[in-house]
Amino acid sequence: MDGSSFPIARSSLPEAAAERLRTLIIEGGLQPGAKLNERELCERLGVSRTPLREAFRMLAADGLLVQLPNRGAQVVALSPDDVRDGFEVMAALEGLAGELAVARVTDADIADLRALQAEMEAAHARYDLPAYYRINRAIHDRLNAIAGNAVLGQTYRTLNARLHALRFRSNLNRAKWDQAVAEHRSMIAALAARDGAALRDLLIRHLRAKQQAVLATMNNQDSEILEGGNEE
Amino acid sequence: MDGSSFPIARSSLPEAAAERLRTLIIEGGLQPGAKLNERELCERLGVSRTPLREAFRMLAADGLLVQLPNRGAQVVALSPDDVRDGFEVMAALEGLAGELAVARVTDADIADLRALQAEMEAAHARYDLPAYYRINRAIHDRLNAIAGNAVLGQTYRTLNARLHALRFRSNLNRAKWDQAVAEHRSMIAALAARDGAALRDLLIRHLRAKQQAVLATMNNQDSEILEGGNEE
DNA sequence: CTCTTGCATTTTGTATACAATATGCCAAGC
DNA sequence: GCTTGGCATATTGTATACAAAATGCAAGAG
Repeated sequence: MDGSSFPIARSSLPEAAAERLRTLIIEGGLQPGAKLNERELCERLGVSRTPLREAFRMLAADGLLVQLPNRGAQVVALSPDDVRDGFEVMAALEGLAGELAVARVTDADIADLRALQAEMEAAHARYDLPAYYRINRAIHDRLNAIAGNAVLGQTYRTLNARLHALRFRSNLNRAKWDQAVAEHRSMIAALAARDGAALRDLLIRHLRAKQQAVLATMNNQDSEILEGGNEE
Repeated sequence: MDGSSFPIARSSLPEAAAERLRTLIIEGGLQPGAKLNERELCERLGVSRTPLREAFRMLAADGLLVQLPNRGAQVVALSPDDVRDGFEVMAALEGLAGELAVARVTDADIADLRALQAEMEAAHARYDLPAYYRINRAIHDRLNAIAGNAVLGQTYRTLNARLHALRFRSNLNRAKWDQAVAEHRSMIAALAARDGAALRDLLIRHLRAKQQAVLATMNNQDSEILEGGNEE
């Protein structure tokens, strides 16, 4: 599970197809609830039905699409309840990551995180939302890496992909944005102080705030959930 | 995600095959690290290669087996690190379940749990280990159900299946067993008192104890990890 | 006019044939 | 004697043909 011991071949037709589909779903090329016609997708991806179906199984296991028997696959459409539940689990996972990270963090890690934090504040200062999201994600990924728990990392990434399929970016107002940046600053301070309990609390509150924002957006008719913030 | 809205067809050849394989892996019919020959398994399960391979994908996504490209699938063999990591995540998930359960638990739920607790203590009193494990699992499942978080439930079940593939039962000495039963009593008390923080702490400690026991067993040459649920 | 029923078409599910890749063995060279 | 190269065999990966199921439409009955 520790990267080195597992080859984890990235080369495999079903794997590649799954990756393409994953991107399509997350970046909105395939709308939530959309039916996935096998033959049509075969042509689009240039693969045959067998590997495509294996890709379907992988994505279904990740919760990115659902497979109805004899009725094909469709992109998952998360209900508000699913979002609420997902963020609750996410918060618990991040909280654990924080606790674990405190035990293993090095001074070099903290220096790296501070550099990312500086980048984030710069992006924030110049209203660069896409950059902000990118750096935000980098910081959280970094924290998970420091935590050094492979099972946690995998669970986190899977759940994160599912929630990102919402493309809930955008509709972040100035006040919330300011607060989020401040929270990140506190988080790094707690990590530097090796205060696991504080870091855990901060992370959980951070996630709860995000949860609230996303749920509010969902209830507001999705009017502001646009393609916008192109990611990565 | 809430049971009712999703048909989640249990009828499907790949699904059925996956279920058979899952049972084989968890109950030890297939040893950790064993190579899975497609044709051989096709005959044993009475299905063709296509559905079997889809079953492989599902189990691989659950982390029950790994697929090496062009080299087939094999049952996952968890390293001590994987076990440590898995239980850490499990503890965080159970802790969350406890917190959530407190918010939604009804008096009827508590009565049910107390009944299960009584059964457990009876099994404990008569040294009935298989019954103890069964009831133990029922209690934890029940707690998760009360928590009412579908994402949590799914994540929990998946991780649980992976850890159960170890068949770490047995080698539970009297002292640890006594302690585990006492912890369960405290847990139900905390739930009845609607004390989320206390319940969370208890659950996390409970899991940590299990983690330690399993890791100790693993390091002791697996000498006592045998099929039989009943020991002594 | 609406509802039901049956057929045609589309779509998914499974099996199998073929291709590509890996594995193991044997022989030849160093 | 050990290593290395190549061939034979076994096993996995992909494509496709066929079977089964669902969907949509149309025609007839109420």
